[in-house]
This record gives sequence, C-alpha cells and structure tokens, in this order.
Amino acid sequence: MERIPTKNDDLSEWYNAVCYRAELVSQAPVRGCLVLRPYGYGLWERLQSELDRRFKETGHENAYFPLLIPESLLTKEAEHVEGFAPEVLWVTEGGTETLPERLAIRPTSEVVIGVMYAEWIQSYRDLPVLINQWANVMRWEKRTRPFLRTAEFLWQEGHTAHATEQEAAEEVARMLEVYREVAEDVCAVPVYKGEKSVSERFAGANHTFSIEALMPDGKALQSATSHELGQNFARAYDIKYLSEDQSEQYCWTTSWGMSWRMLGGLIMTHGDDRGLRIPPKMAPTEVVIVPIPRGDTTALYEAARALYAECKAAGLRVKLDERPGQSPGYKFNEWDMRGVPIRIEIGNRDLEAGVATLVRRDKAVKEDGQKQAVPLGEVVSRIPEILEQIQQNLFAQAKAFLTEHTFSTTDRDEFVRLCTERAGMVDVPWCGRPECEAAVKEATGASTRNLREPALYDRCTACGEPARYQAYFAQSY
RNA sequence: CGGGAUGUAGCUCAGCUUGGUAGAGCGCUUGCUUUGGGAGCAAGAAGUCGCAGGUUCAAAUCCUGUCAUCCCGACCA
Repeated sequence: MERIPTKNDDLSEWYNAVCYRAELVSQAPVRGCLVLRPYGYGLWERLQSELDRRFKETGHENAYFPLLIPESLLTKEAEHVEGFAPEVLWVTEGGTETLPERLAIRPTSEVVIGVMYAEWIQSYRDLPVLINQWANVMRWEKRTRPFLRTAEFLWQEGHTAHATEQEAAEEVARMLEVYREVAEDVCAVPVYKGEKSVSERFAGANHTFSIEALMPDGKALQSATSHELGQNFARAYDIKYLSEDQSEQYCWTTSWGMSWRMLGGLIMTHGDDRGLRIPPKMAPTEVVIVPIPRGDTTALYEAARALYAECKAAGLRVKLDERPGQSPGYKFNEWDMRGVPIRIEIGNRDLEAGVATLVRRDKAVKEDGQKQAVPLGEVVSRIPEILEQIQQNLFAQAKAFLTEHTFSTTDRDEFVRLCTERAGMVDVPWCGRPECEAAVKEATGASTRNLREPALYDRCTACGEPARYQAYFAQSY
C-alpha cells in the first residue's frame, strides 16, 4: 500500500486517497455513484445500528416504500417539486415500452409515504404514525465526492404524522437530539444544533432544524436534518383524520434524515496522515491482534488465538491477522490506514515476559502512551477502558478544533474576512432576511448554517438591521 | 452548467514534441530466506494504449469527433 498525501497539504486529495486506500469504497462504473466495500459497509452498519436502536427506543417502526414516484404525485406539493426538480432522475421506459407517465426515482420519500398515510390514517386514534425507512435515494448532483455528495446515497428517513402542531414540533426536536447524540457520542463529531434559515430550509417545510459539523478546511457539513412540514404535505396528499370532536382535521407531519454523509464527516474529522482513526463505537473492528512470528511460532500462535477467543467471548469486535505473507510492519500500517482503534502486538519477546503490547490508534507513532505492555491475563479486561479513552480523546480533539474555529464578532469587516477566509463557524447576530443572506453569500461564499434565538446583540452584523437570531455563517459542503 | 486537467497492466505513472516490435515502480503468482513500523533475491503472469472515424506503407504518438473521470467554481434542504 502506498503512502497517502498529508492531510494538511490537500484535504481533498487526502480524503479521496483515504476513502480508497482504507478500502471503504471503490469508484463505480456509473457517474457520481459509489461502491461501498465491506469495510465501508461495516461503518454504515455501525451507524445504522446506533440510529436504529434509538429510533426504536423513541417508538418508531421500520417500513419500506417504493423507489419510484409517479410524476403526477410528485408535483402535488408545489414548493417541494420546485426545490427538487433540478436533481430528479426520471424513468421513462419499461422494457421496450415508453411509459405512459414518467416515474421519478425518489430524491426523498415524503410523497409516496404521504400518499400511503392518507390511506392509513382515518381517526385521531390512528395517530401518531411513527415510521422510519432505510433506503437509497438519488439526486442528480453536478459535483460529487465520496460520502459527502453522491448521486445515489444510503440514508434513513423518518416520516411521522401527528394530531397537533405541538406534537409534531416535539417529535422534530426529539429526533434532532437523537442525531446530536449519535454525531457527538457515537461518531465523536461535535456539532451545532439550530434552525435553518428560510432560504436553506427543506423544500416544503415550515421549519428545518439541523446539526452542523466543522471540517478541517473550515467548511461546514450539514450532518442531519429534522423538518416540521406543518400541514403542507397533509393538504397536498390529503392526510386527514376525524378528531374526537368529530371535525375533519389535517395531520401535522414531520420528516428527518441522516445519511452516509455522516461517515464522510467522521473520516475528515478524525483521520490523520496515517489514514483513518475510527472512534471505537463506530469501528467495525475495535481490536486487531497482530502476531509477530520469529523462530518457533507454535506457542506464539497458540497464545494469539487464545487471546482472540477471549476477546470474542468478551463481546469485542476483534480480528486476528495471521496472514503469513506480510511483515508485521506492513500490517501495522495497513491497520493504521483502516483506523482500527486498538492493535495488540504479540511476539515471543512479549510471551516470555507474559505480556502483550497494546497500541492506541489515536496516538502518534512513539507518542507517550501509544504503546503499553499489559500482562496477558489483564488484556481483555483493560480493553473497554482504553476504547473509552480513545472515544473521549477523539471527541475532545474534535471539540477543541470546533471551539478554536468558532468566531464571534459584531464587526462587519471582520465578519466578511472570516467568512471569505473559510475560518470556521462565524457566530454573529443576524436579521434573518433572505436578501441579507444572499448578499453575504455573494460577497463571501458563506451562508447561514443554522440559527438560534435570541440574538445576543441588537444589530445584524452583516447589514445593520435589527437582529433576530444568532447565526453560524460558514461555507459549506 | 463554466474553467482546468487526465484517460496506457489491478494501482501510480513514463513513452507522444520528432509516427517504426508496449515500458517502469508498486501489487499479483511460485520458490527460498525473512518478519517488533511498509523485507530480500530469483523466476513468472498480466495491457484490443477510453471509444469511433480519418491521415499514413505504418498510429499509444498526428487530425476530427465522442465518452468518461478528477480538480476548482456555480448549483445543491
């Protein structure tokens, strides 16, 4: 395996190289699409299981809806269609027949699911409906990059229907918090929570909330969104119920989603010049055991296999690398590239001393604490605590970066400079006007990432009008 | 969609200016020696030079067209 470009020199090249060299993905023979290799899929499965567990805990069930949406249905919610029209892929033929009506490949599933909800929901007793779907969707993106923006991507989309606006709002807040928790506590990627501005929000939503992470190049990454759809989709798709007082009411619906883009955020946030550094909770393999053969290896392999069995029994995601063809040094580098949090080296030298050498991926080579000798009998019991330390350490490093690259200002010149230079998250009081946001974007390339209330100062830093929000401005992926 | 670049072995690329038998490193296969941060030696397998036309005795190389990919922008909840 060849070396990769350094992360600081060229983040973009480094990022691509890591994705391919760590065998997360391969380039597909289709424009803008990604092949997820087993190791990449392993990462996705970790994210899936962490999210899915939380969805179940908050009362949701999984279901599956069709990939294709008839054009006549898609066009019912005007804002929604308008927002997605430029990116929709259309199916026009089936076999040798031209289809009587074009079918859209779903860019998101509000429409199909809305149609079904209209059928399923009759009474206030049917509410709330709390459904999640694991799916692929397609958006014809002009420019693609692994995980961060691909034509086809994997995600989950929750779709719920409620009797009242307040219930819907609570649902949206609850799921946003689930996303924050998964981003920060599982992926170790710190984020800012807030509401999207009018021009940044989901097409067809009344309110969109997001979590936003900051990448090493100072660009923000929208990592998940949660939408209050009001009664817009209910009216367009006729999602109605008879209430307790016998009046007919439209439902209040929500949708929320996180995609494999989160994995891209994780990769960029934690990776270093040796490759990936995967937070233990997300690692498909938490521990890899590398035996170091020399001379008589009978006892060595026996000990390595015993250790492997012991890890397995303790419920760890563990691999034993017994490949005979590669040198230990090669294996060290390869597992570093793949970001496995803990490596256990065991050779005759260790065996004679009755120890194994534990190596932490979050530390640099030869950094204090990177390697430690642990008595063989204590190895497995020590691992959980070290994994936890690595998890915490990666989050702390990322959090420090976010904090150091978040700038608060009320000075317009400084604001413009910070935005233009891609300094990071620029936190300013803001008026909330779309014209103001458009002007900032025109001048600096940055837009609001998300907002929170109230404003901490009277005047909008960008235009001087009365401020309504505190806004994070940044350029974005 | 605008600007730039690139398509030659699994990967990274040289060869093209000045047309003349298809190259290197890494990887892969076999064997021996090795193995604590990317091992050594030896032998071997592997490419219709992105695709289509044209010029020529002869095209990876020159010309035209076309497709694809990457980078930077615009666009993108």
